[in-house]
Amino acid sequence: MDEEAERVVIAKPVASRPTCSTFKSFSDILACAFNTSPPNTSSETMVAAIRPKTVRFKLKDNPAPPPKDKVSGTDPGTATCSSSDNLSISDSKSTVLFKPLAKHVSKRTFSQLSLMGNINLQNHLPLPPVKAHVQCPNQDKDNVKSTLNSNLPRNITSTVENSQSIESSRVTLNYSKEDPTSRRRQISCAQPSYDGYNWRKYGQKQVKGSEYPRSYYKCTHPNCPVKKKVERSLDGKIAEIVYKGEHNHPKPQPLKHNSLGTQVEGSISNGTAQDTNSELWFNYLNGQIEGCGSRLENERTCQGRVTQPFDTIATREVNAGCGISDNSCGLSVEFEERSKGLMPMGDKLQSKRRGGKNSTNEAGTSIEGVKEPHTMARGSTDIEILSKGFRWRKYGQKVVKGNLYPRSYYRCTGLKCKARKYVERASDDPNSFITTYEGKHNHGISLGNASPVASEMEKTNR
DNA sequence: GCGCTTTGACCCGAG
DNA sequence: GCTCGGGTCAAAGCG
Repeated sequence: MDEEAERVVIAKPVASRPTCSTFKSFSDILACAFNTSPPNTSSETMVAAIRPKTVRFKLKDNPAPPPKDKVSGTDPGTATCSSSDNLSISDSKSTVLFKPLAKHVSKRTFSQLSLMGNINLQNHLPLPPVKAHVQCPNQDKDNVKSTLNSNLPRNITSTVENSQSIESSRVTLNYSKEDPTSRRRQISCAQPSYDGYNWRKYGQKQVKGSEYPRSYYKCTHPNCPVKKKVERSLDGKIAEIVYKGEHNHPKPQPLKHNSLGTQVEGSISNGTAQDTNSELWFNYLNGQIEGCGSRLENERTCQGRVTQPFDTIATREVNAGCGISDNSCGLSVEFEERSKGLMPMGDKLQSKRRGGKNSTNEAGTSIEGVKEPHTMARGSTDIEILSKGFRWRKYGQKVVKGNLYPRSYYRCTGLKCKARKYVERASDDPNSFITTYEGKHNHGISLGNASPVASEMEKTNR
């Protein structure tokens, strides 16, 4: 009884949240999050409060904390644990809290954020103006947007949106403060995502392994079977997108939404499009390299997880908190890699090792990278990196048409592991990378076995 | 009233 | 056969 009562009470505040008073802690937390300082305590409290499922509806209204409630409700243990774990990780905690909040950020939010003086999104922003949608629909995206946008000039904003996930976490935070109201509606319009397609969210669920909710989207095109799952990292910063199926239609004209001022896909990463290409490529590679192009296809799930870059921040957080290793943390590791330029380093190293062979690799590293379109060096396995607890070996690099930067292909070194991924620069910012995953690991994390290089990298990162 | 998100509940497959 | 967990459904709510 007492507990419930308490819960209720707590929840109420949340509901009223708009006032901000409640959020103070949040805001602080958020601020901390941004700053990398973790508001553990407060966050924890928040979490606890949030847990009660009952509150759920309120949550809607109040973007605040609760989204996770459900989750927690479902898996109190898990949720709690995770949250708690996260808590340990300062940033992550904050993240957790925010997740719930995270929903859609409106322009307002952006503006507010900007006022808040958010972070250095700009750093990330460097992305070329891609498709920007004034509003981005996906929650994740929204989150991202908000954050990003805050500081950014309009263009940037658009960019951000595109990149969407990229800095989601921060955004999320903002969210809380922001606007409960705005959050939702932004979505109202179908949302073209950075990938150029329109998606409709049809579900969200907390996956036990991760602390952030996973959102399910379907392509809004009539008969298009394509679906995608969007996950946010601990921080909520990074979003991972897993695509299933292939679009049986051309991209919707970006124009629709673009009219808003977005431009469409640009060079960079169009999520889907790119993914599509990448998928094809992957298949190709798989076939070439392993002779089984079918693998991925078998699952039909082309699973491309797109981790969005902007690691700087991510890195910070990561560093702050996680030491590693769980899957969740794993992300952080990866980020670290990227942020620190490890990936690129890898490329460089690789190139060095390979000598002239992969000169292209450097491209990956260097901005100019696009030297040899559609060229990819394969076979060299010299470079191994440790990411997300898995060891990856670079097996090729290529410049995909439409992309400014070369894409480096990696495959998990695990025996018969089908997991693949490719990394490419997301923008001029050397620290910005987009990692797309395909296939699943058929084994657990293989920490510790990373090649010396990888190990070094990690150390360095840390 | 429309379109979309949210979210609890349900379904189904894997272990 | 049971349990767990992921994915999907569909009612409810919101602008």
